[in-house]
Amino acid sequence: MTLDKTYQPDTVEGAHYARWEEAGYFKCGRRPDADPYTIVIPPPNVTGSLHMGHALNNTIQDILVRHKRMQGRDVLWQPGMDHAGIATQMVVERQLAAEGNESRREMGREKFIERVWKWKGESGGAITNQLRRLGASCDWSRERFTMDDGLSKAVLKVFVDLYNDDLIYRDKRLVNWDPALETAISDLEVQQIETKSHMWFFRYPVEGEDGVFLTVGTTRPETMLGDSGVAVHPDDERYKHLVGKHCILPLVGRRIPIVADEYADPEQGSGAVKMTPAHDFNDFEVGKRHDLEMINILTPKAAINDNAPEKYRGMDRFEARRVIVEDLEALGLVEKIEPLAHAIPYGDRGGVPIEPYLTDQWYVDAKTLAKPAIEAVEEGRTKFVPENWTKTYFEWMRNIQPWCVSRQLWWGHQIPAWYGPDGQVFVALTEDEAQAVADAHYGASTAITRDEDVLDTWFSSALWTFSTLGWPEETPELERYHPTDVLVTGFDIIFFWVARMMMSTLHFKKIEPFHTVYVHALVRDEKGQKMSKSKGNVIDPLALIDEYGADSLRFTLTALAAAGRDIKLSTDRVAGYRNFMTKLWNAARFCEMNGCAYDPAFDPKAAEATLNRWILGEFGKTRDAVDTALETYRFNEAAGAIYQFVWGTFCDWYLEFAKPLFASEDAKAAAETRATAALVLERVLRLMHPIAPFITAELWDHLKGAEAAEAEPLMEAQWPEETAATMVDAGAEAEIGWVVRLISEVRSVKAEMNISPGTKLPLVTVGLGAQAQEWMDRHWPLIQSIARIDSVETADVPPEGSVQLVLDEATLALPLAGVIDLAAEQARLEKAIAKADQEIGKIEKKLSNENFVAKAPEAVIQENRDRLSEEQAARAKLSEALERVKAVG
RNA sequence: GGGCGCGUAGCUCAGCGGGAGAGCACUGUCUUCACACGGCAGGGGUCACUGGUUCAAUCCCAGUCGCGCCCA
Repeated sequence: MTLDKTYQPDTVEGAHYARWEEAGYFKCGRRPDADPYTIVIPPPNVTGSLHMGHALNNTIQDILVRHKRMQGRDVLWQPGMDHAGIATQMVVERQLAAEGNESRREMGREKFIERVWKWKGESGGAITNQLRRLGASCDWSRERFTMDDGLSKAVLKVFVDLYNDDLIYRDKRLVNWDPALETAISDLEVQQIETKSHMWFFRYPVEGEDGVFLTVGTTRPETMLGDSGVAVHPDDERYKHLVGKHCILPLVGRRIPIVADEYADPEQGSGAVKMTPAHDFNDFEVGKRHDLEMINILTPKAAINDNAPEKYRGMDRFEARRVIVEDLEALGLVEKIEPLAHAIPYGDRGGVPIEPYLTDQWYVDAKTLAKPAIEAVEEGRTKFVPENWTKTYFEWMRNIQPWCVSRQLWWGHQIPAWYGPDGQVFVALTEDEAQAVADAHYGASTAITRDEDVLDTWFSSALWTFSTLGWPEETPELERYHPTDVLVTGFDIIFFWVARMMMSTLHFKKIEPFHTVYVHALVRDEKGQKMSKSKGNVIDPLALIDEYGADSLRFTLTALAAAGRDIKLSTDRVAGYRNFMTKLWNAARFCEMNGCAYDPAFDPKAAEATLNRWILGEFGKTRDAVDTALETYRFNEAAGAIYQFVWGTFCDWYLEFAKPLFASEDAKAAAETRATAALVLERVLRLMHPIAPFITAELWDHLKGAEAAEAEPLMEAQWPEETAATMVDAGAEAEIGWVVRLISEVRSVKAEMNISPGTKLPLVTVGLGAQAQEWMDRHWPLIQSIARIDSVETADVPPEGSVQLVLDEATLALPLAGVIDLAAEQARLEKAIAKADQEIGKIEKKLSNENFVAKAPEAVIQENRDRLSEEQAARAKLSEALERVKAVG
């Protein structure tokens, strides 16, 4: 069956993937004697769908695991998803609302959780099929979900153990409270959004000093209802005399102390700051120092609560803001209102401003856990690639805050803590255990109630490298595949995830979860902007796969994945690499049409023809380059080396050279060339398979034939063994290099002289060396057909009126008396001479520098001397050629 | 304010101590029997600026200017 003219990815990708998966090629454990190689997928969110970040992230992982499989390793690429507490709960709640169903609270916890599971079964996890479209060779038979029984067991055990080690505790602190979702969220889930607002300046009357006011500035007027003090700087002469006195809080009437604290900045505003310890992180600290009252004035929905004067109760925070400003204005207590642009904290899920809110929450003592995690990186047991991300990691780890792990949600791992009637906490794996402990504690059977809250999703994904392998059970998989090798991720979750995996794994497994963290770039749009739904600049990877094929997308992302730089993706690039796929396809088609059958018995080392020895050497060099690039995570270099070899070397030169050979009467050479072409193509398919698995598999099947392809599918094939060391033949390199240069020169001259490329010309050589003469003779069939030369002869002097070009020691002439434009030829030669002069000048200057000759390495000096004499020789010949042209003209 | 990074061909970017590179775009040319998603040839760059180190700097160091991102 002959290949079509173009490759149609959509007709073959699905079938290949299905076959791989059915055959079980993705499964770990198939090579029990081999070294394991493990990567865990950064678990996508169960509500998520594939975006460009995923496409890049998973392409890189797939390249690594496919490469390692071909190298013979026992590979586990562990897939799975996380349960995304907030996001999932939001999706299902929205669905309930849309269906006109009873709300979460109306239906109750148990029914709601059931409903979430139902949703997960029906529409959760769409992303796993999208990863299949991309070609991701995960071991799907081992897919895990953070809410699975096993993983949930791990979460409970971790919580209980950390509690027993005093590394988890309950505390009343300010948290970032999301009033839309009514839950605490992590610092990392808060986004600062630059917003136009105002700074309001209020005058607080000082008690017992008629007509004396302290002016305070605030961006959140409504918080004044919770003020319990005013702070001034201890050295601020304006206010020194007021310290120790009190203000009377307007609208509320509360008597609040004026305290001296360095937090108050005399340069800022009036220099006096109102203190709302229950609703501001800085005020909270100041409040603790001065024993100020913590007055919570907000409900969980951020309406004003009953701790405020009756008038404001029940008002939404923004409504209250408006009314309070009005009321203060009416009292003449608003000094001024200034416009102000500042950053307001928003919850990244709820989409409304968060409020610092005083609540009881569970905290992990991250500072203690961070210590070994910092050391692991300091001591090089875990490395970041590119290396500069270590700084970011250290920066965060060394300033780590207590990690608030409780969330006021229902979907997630419910905290295994129970409370007795007096609030005493009992933490245990099961309710029975907790009950037993409680009964013992109280000396009588006592009712206990479980903590309502669930754990932060990241608490469970922090255990991902070992919980997915069966921990806390001591499974054979855990024994074999942990620790993992590499973690591939974007820098945006170094804090969220990497750091927490390091902490959890080091604490529970006493070993680092991975030896390398490869941090890849962010994929941006072609203008360099972050892709986001609201900007409408999202490029959907699935749409690109539909249009160009998965391999084109993968190759594009790989080629652009230079370390430490963001990727600006445009569809032009994808189209360009689609063209590359077509090029490869047509090279294979050409081989097929010329009877290049793959012969397993053919030994490339035994190839005799120079051309074949040359291409095999070039392949060996490419293989080494790709290997090195992949080992060092320089994916763009791997893609570049393959692209250059396939297009620039194999197609542009080797196959062109093979054309005349296929038609040659030398049957032996023709047969060897056919075998070599097939072999190189076969090896290219292997080399390229990690990056472009589909097209390579399709071509492999064609090249090998059904039977052989079934016996050894490409996915199961070994990485090519031909290296530069075993395959490069320096003689062949020089020889073919000379032929390539000759042909390029002739073609270039023809184009410049406006001679149609098809015109056949005679060639006259002057001063051709013995070696070059031998090369000329040997490759005459190639030269005459590709350079379009119809005869070659030797002369002492180039014929009058010919176009002349210089190739090493020789001058080559294309006699065109009467046809060529002498002026154009003269200009061409003058330009070449000028270029040579420029080079000669540069090198001479270098060599005439005493210090250079004295201090530079001998090799560098010699190289310059060689180049100088080459340039000088070429210049001399060009100069002679110019004289001859001038003589005719 | 702290940290990270970037200014190289029209665009997107590699290279990072010894001869300025790629892809795309552009120009010319070719419907040559694998491929026009192609072939061949070509034009295009004081490697941001200023100093310094060095025999030698696009590359190392310092500073200046411009632009990103992350954390306060």
